[in-house]
Amino acid sequence: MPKSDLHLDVFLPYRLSYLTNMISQDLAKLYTEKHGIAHTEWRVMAVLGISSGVSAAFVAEKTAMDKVAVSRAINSMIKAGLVSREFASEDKRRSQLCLSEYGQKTYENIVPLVQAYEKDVLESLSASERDALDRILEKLTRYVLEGQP
Amino acid sequence: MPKSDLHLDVFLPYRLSYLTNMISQDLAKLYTEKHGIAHTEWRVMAVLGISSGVSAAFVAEKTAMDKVAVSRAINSMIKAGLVSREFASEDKRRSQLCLSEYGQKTYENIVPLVQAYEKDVLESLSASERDALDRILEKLTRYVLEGQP
DNA sequence: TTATAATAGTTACAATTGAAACTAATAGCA
DNA sequence: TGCTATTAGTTTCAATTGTAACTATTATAA
Repeated sequence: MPKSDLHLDVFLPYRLSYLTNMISQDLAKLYTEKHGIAHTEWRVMAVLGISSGVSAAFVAEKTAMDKVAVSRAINSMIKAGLVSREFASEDKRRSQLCLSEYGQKTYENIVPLVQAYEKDVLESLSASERDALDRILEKLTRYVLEGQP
Repeated sequence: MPKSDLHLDVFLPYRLSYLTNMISQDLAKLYTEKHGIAHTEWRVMAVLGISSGVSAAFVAEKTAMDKVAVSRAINSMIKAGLVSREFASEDKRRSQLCLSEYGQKTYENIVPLVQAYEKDVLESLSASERDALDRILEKLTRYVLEGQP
């Protein structure tokens, strides 16, 4: 075996990625199995649940998805009756997206599930660890956002 | 705007996923732009850099990729001259994978780059925050792995 | 032994995704 | 005004990925 230096089990990006994938998969079960919502659709829904009447570009920015993916998710959600769309009267290019009544209902079914999941996960930490995690994520995210100009 | 409860910017899975994606993209630049290594290939390479002579199944397990993805990555890496493959004499199904000399060289070029990146990121934290992060990731990962039986 | 099952890996085809070109509408400004 | 540039979103086509079926080899056990 050639010797080497990169030990994955202590390498931060690997550990983060591993944990994140596990969590994402667990969450996906909650909205996919019960409600048939795809991953991209859930991301869109999570934004529209809070911000109604926004444009596709706004959704793209919030979700960090690209505009093509957002366009596709939204069109499939409109077909499924989850989302309604109008176009702004003062700028007919800009869409104004809302959850439909059905979409809102679905959203309100899913939110407690994912929140309960988050709560469970966080309760495996002590209160001070939760505080630390909050601060650490904040710092790392800010650093990574700014760090590569 | 309909009121709702799920605020993404304090929702752990969202924050984790956001940070992880940023970091993955930064890392991808390091091995893609300079060395033309695709993401899946890098994951395979990271395993073979440490463990030589292992099977594709072993790589799949370590990387949490599925066997099809591993098969494709390995075949493309063989074509590119990065990996060599033999089959075990005692079980002709099982492959024995190694980085080629060229693959090993490439690996040794990439490792310092990704480690420097990790170091930079971690230095945005204090020493005690780094300790905390280590412990927290450990706990969360263990919990998430076991927590959903 | 010889059928049956299990395992390692590959192939084939379908679904997802991504990049680039495109359409439609608006903005900027000569 | 009218020409050009920008912006929002969609379509198209290629690349990536995922699922299921397949081949080849080895293990099990009647």
